[in-house]
Amino acid sequence: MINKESPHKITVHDVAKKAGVSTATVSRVINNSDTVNNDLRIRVQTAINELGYRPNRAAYHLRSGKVKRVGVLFADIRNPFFTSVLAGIENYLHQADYALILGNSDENQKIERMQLQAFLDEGVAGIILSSVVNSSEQYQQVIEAGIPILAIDRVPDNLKVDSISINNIKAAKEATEHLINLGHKDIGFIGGPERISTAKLRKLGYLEALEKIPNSKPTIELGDFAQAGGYQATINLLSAHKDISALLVANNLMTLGALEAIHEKKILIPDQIALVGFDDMPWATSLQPPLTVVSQPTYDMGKIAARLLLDRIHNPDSPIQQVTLETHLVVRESCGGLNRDPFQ
Amino acid sequence: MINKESPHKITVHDVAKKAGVSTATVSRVINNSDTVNNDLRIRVQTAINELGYRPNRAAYHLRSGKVKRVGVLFADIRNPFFTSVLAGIENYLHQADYALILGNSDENQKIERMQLQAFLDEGVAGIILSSVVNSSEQYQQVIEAGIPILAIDRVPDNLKVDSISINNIKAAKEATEHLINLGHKDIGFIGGPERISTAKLRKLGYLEALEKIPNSKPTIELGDFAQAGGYQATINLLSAHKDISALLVANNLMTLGALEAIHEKKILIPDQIALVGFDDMPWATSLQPPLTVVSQPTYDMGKIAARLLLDRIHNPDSPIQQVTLETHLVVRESCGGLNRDPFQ
DNA sequence: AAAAAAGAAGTAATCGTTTACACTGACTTG
DNA sequence: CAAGTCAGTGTAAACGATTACTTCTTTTTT
Repeated sequence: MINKESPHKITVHDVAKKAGVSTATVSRVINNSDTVNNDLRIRVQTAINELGYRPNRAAYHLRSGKVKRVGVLFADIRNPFFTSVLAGIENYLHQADYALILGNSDENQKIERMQLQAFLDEGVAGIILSSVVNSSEQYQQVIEAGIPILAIDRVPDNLKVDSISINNIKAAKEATEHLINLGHKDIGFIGGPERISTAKLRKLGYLEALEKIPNSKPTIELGDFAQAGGYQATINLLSAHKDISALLVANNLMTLGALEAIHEKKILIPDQIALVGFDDMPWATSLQPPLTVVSQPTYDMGKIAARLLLDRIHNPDSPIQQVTLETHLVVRESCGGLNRDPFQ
Repeated sequence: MINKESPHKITVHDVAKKAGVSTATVSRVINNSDTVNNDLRIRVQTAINELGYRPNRAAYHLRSGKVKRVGVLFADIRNPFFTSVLAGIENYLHQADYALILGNSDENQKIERMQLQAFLDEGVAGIILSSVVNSSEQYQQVIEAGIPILAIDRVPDNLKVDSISINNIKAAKEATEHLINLGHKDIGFIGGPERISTAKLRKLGYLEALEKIPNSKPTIELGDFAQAGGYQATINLLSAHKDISALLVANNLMTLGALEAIHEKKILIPDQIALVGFDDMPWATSLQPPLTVVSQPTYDMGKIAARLLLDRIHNPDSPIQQVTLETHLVVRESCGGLNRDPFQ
């Protein structure tokens, strides 16, 4: 039988008594604030070790007002893009001895607001957010509470907060140019909802690239950034535009949907259609042919996001930072490439 | 300029003053413990609403000893299997007004221990854990602290805690039998590390199924449950055993590695090799041919896990539960199937 | 109708820390 | 050498909730 009596939680008083000092001194040793005589410091430290004392964070939080805890709120935690970012965030926060509170807004504005409220209740030092909506009102309450927000991936354009994102326009533009250089003239684009900044910008990049070829007519179908939406958008696009010879898909889940559609229509990659996806996901190399993709530095993005947020927490008045990371095109075999003449 | 003066945090005292009652009464209304006169209750409620009062959780936690917070510690949060489970957990916890603290042990025993310690420091009401190691000592400290653990997916066999997992033996057995029924005699198996209970059990299921065919010789290669490991194991297996006509891969990331290997060796699916994977991941339907898989109810597994843990938290002395969920085989086209005679 | 029990609300102690303030003795300084 | 600093420590008051106890009122019981 396990003894259910709790073995008396060890508090700062126990440590103080054992070391023969006051609780104030113990606290000073722990937080190494002020200076404390070296002998005492050692006595306190050994007392802490011998007792296996661990400070109560709730009391610390209550008294000092400080928290070592940040909230991470994503629009879709099942999207492997966010998962990878999340892994980066987790890694950095853990090393900094911060706890990570996770929330999922499921692309739903109402849930997002509730989750933010929950973060405030729980008491977080800051929030990493991939926002669902482009309006700044949604975040007013958090900002008034003085909790810093770091916008990741999706950046509401009228919100003055730190942010980290990729150069979406350039990324889509480069991918499109790659297809143009391979000789494609009829390039389709499967985009996402306009309310999401990344979706809007990627479409812009596609359009910019297309402007360079004369008489080009953009062929765009918008999905919902999910697999089923990608499938449907691709079916629509391919049915309405038989002359399409290349396709750029603006996120990874929709790319999976596009693949389903392409296979269903028995169109061959890359011979009958060239395909470029977004995000270098684990499965990209397992496809036949392997997929050419716009690779985003997802893991690093997470690490940097966490670092930026902690910087902001420790330094609330420093100037706002908007970090943009570069993507790079990973050329595999889904565009053929090697057997076409790039200079034609 | 935003007024940086914090607008005086509203406490239970403010509410009490506004409603003309004592703080005790306010507390009673909030926690609707004891009975309180209906007039007062209403007065307090309206005061709360008008002031926009939200209780301070740190103070609540400190005084009452209760927490609405659970820790989730996974071995690999980048594995989409866990991601999906995580989404289920998140959904349930959020609805129950619990916060989710996330940790990633990265298949590393030392990190796992540190993360558990961090959970204890942070103060969680319970922990959902996919353990890295099969030894119960790793978890002694948590158990002694009286924090309930719920083992998910991987269940250390000498640890007496609630658990939820799938019937791994049966799952692998059914998948193998499917291949046998299709006429395959030389079926390879790509497994995972023996220290992981799921890996061990799936191998067992494979072996059990194989016993039914006379003169069968198991062909097994073990990987690390990651993509690169799956690739290498498959290369090894296919190189050493040219007669293999079917392959069962014991987890989703290794399946991606296996696909790379198979494509690299220019072996055709399903004509030259039949393939069955574990976990019905989004990309399974996007492959050509679509992949036959053992489908695990990942999302529900997460929801049930969260429910079981909260049950345990609210009812510490109820008997331990070991829940096993059934999988089902999703037959697609990666085993051919339709053009082979199952009765040959 | 007096005594006992129950019900409703308030008072103040408490949870485990940090920290403002007070105190001590030693060291500078003019 | 008196007075002013200063570094090092202790005392006790916070932080914002819950809750054991007390107090007062009302109801029940005999």
